[in-house]
Amino acid sequence: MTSNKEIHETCFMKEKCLKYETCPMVLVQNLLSGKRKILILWYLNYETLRFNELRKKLPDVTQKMLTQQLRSLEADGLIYRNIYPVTPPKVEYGLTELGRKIIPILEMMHGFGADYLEKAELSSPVQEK
Amino acid sequence: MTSNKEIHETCFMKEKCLKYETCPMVLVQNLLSGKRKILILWYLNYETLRFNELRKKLPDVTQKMLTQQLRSLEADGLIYRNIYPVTPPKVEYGLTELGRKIIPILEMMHGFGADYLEKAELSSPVQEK
DNA sequence: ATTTTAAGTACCCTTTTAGATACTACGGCA
DNA sequence: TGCCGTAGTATCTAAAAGGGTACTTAAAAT
Repeated sequence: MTSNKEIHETCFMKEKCLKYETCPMVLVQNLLSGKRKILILWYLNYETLRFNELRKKLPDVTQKMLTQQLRSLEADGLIYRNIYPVTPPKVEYGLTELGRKIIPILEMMHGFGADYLEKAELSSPVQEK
Repeated sequence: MTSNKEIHETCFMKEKCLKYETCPMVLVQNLLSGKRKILILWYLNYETLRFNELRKKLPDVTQKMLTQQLRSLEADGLIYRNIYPVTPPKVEYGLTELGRKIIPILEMMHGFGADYLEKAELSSPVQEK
């Protein structure tokens, strides 16, 4: 069993982490916390997609919400938006270099989450939103 | 520059990830998304703390909110709550084994977030909540 | 002349989350 | 006898996030 101390030493805690407003972890959480943002990044990690292609993959997201999330991800520099000046419009979304760098975090979250679910199945059901 | 394909191959994507409700990453996001939860876990990674000790470290959190977050973290199995039957009451909070396992994710988020902030300082300011 | 298509906006309403304030129980202490 | 400290509840209000429906634009197809 690992001691708190051991873990503590691998932890690169800094002053700014202790203030919620300047904490880099909290920032990342904010980057990812819009509804379906994780899934959008996950899909775009496979291939660039057009607006309606994404929409088909996320059938429970309204057009408005998808636009909102995409705009937010773009503003945060995680995805790019490429407009082809044609009619009807063609708009292509993909991960930026920065966006690709956040994928390993999602993978790690996936690893923990999958473990967690396995254990949860053995005991009580997990609260989901 | 890493290609999408390379990253894709390191990605252990599974069916369940493609449905928002059953996605382990989304689960982890939910585990961490209550306000100040990250910070609470971060503090408890150092040492166990009593309710009012935590409160002093989080001066902008009301008693109610702190209780709420602690209850939620406890229900999710990330922290434990140890009640000493004395008066005035003494209640001690600490990370469970599971809670300690989520810390590396926070560290990784910290790493990305810190990088991100460095770059953001050079260009436009980041949207924070 | 009307319909279709892609990629949106605009406007309004509901739900969720968070914050403010006040109150409680219990025993020890002055 | 009444106040202090710990660890809370309870209640109400405000702000943020999310959802539903309708409208837009411009060219090409029917």
